[in-house]
Amino acid sequence: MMAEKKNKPTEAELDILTILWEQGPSSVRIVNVKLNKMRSVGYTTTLKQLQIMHEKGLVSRVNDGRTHIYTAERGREETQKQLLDRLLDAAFGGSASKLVMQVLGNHKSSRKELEEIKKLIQKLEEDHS
Amino acid sequence: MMAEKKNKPTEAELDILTILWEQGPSSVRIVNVKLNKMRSVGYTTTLKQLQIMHEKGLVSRVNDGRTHIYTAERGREETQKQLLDRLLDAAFGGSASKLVMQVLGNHKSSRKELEEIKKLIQKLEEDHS
DNA sequence: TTGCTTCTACGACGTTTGTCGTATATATTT
DNA sequence: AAATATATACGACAAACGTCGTAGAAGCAA
Repeated sequence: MMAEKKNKPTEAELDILTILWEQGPSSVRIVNVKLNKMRSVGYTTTLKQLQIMHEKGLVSRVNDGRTHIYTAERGREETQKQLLDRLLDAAFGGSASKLVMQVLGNHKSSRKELEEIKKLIQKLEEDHS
Repeated sequence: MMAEKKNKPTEAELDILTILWEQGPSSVRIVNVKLNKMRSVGYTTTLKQLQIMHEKGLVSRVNDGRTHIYTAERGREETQKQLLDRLLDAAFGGSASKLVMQVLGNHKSSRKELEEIKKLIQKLEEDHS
């Protein structure tokens, strides 16, 4: 049984993953409470969601008494990369710079952040040589 | 008038929009042929897809004889922005710079593109003052 | 005219997503 | 012990998605 590969999280799953990334391993109860701070959703919905995510391999779980503690199986950055690549391809025809220009142009970034980005570009240009 | 909605195109719809952006106004036939260069899909599927997109307001259409000619209702940039904003929020916690660093780090960009980005940052920093 | 081709319209169907309700087992409280 | 609270499991369901098949009108070809 080959399995676990290109699991792309859905919208709702991404919300849950975000909570797990930020809170660390959590029970259904915890996740549901946090989730309800952004949108209204029943307990069993969150439970089912986590169960399915477990089947998909998006999260792992261990028992703490009769309670399950869930943990995100893949790191945030890995997931970001996956989603970003997808969008880059689907909407930007693969042009990373176009994407970057868009996001930089439309969103405020602090001077410090801009400085960081410049530094990265500098480094990329050096490697380029 | 609030006639416009927040219709976000689905994956399949995005493929079609991309074709319309690149080819300009096209018939179902044209779209279907182009579409089949990236994935196999039946004519009526494309037709139905376009019909639904028309209902959603994603595309407009005019008659050319008995053939419908479809046109993307929203520009590519606008759509890119919408999708990017969504991802930025959902996966990057709203941090544009994190997103930029990710995409720059993971994808090759030409020196010219990097130069362009630097120029944009320069401009942003000036406006910042 | 008869038939083949090319359109649009539209219904149907299998999946995926997101949502709950209910059943049931196990703790906790009174 | 009885009542209450909390967990998981699981079935159901509506809406969205993506896919086609079929029907029927309109144009073209023999």
